[in-house]
Amino acid sequence: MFNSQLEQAITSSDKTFIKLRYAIVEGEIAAGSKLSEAELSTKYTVSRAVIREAINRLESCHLVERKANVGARVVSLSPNGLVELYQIRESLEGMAARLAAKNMTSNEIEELNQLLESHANKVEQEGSYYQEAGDVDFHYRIILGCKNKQLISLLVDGIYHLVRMYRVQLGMSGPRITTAFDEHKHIVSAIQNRDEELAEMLMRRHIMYSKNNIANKLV
Amino acid sequence: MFNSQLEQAITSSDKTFIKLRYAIVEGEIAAGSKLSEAELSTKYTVSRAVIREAINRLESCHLVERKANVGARVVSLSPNGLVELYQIRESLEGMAARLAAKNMTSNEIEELNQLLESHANKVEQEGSYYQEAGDVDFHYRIILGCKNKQLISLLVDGIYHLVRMYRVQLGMSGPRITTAFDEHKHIVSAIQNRDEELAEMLMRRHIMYSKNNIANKLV
DNA sequence: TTTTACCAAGTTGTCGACAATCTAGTCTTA
DNA sequence: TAAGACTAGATTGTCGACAACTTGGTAAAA
Repeated sequence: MFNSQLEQAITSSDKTFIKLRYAIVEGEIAAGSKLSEAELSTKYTVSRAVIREAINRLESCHLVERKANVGARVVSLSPNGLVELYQIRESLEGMAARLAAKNMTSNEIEELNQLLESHANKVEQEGSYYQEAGDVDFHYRIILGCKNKQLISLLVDGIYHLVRMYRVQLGMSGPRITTAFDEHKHIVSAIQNRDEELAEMLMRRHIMYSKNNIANKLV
Repeated sequence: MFNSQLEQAITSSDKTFIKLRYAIVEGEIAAGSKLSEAELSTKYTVSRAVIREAINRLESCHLVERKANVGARVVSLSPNGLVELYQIRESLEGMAARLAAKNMTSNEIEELNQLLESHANKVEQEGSYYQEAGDVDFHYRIILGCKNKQLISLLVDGIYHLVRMYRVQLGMSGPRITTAFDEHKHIVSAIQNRDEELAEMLMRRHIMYSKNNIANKLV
């Protein structure tokens, strides 16, 4: 029992999958480019079987598209694809907020409030911090708070990496900092009041706004 | 160009994946049971690589769960899992209905009306037909009508097989036939009026009702 | 008796080689 | 010249074998 602290074994495929996912999300591997199994196999010094397994998993995250006997390509980003993605996010995270209002413990809600406070301080001091880590962290906690395992997996393992890919590669970090912060506060307060209807509605609006904000920049 | 009509090659892995998925959804392979690679490999007379690829894809449909160095098991069905699944369905299909109200062509809406009519006739004649094929067909068309490719893939390739697995294995086909039919009619009429808000709301209610109907039978 | 260490059988993970398929370029033919 | 068939090269799909790991049971030690 040497790795009992890990609780789950990490295979070579796992590591390669994570490396590739990172490279794609961060744009090190360009959107739309081809993923050659042989090439990647030499680059990461693993067998083609490992690469294939990693690519399969990337495909199930919708980060690459595979055609039989032809190969895999990184998905190409498009304004339309971004809109599609945010429609899904609006729907699923809205539901997550609704369920969070029902299922989060008082403790978790308290921690969420503390998170907002600490972010408020950082915004005062540094001015710009919020958008990146703060926003992700906030949404992440609400997603976990919904207590629906399948929904959590759908968002965390799947959609969020795609969202992040769009954010990184289309360079999104504009203003909207304080606005988004206020929206976050209202969402938490709805959750605290156990108002499921309102929590869902506010979360959907919040995501819609940030979609519009992004879409405007693209055009 | 012999298979130009197929438009996409079908590999051995594809076929095995589809066979396995069918076997799992229909309960031929019991929920919760282990999937031995060696065993399946001899049963379907393909190599272990093919089986592994098929199992990977089943995992990304959430039909099986895999642990490194241990193996894959078919997901086990639980009342809680069903509720979770229907919460996701409610959220995503609600959005699909909203988008369908915006994006379906008049032609598609006309065909949808014809579908309902033909079902109405069958219900009159045979009484019970509706639940199975009819319901699936109806939801399927609205999903396709939303024109959001990522949403379509999420529902058709992923969630719907899980829904069907629950339906088949927990034996759902009770009454609710005529009730569901009326709900369908109202949804179509909202889509026809291009009332996005109402279409989404009605679809969500429709799925909530059928969830409650099922959940009651389970307890 | 209980705990721990160890071993053996079986399962999954990884590898390199071969087979099947696609693609681009060349050549033939109308 | 343009359309189609063919070939060569490269890429992906499939296979069987070996390595690494897990698991259940046995035996030794407290």
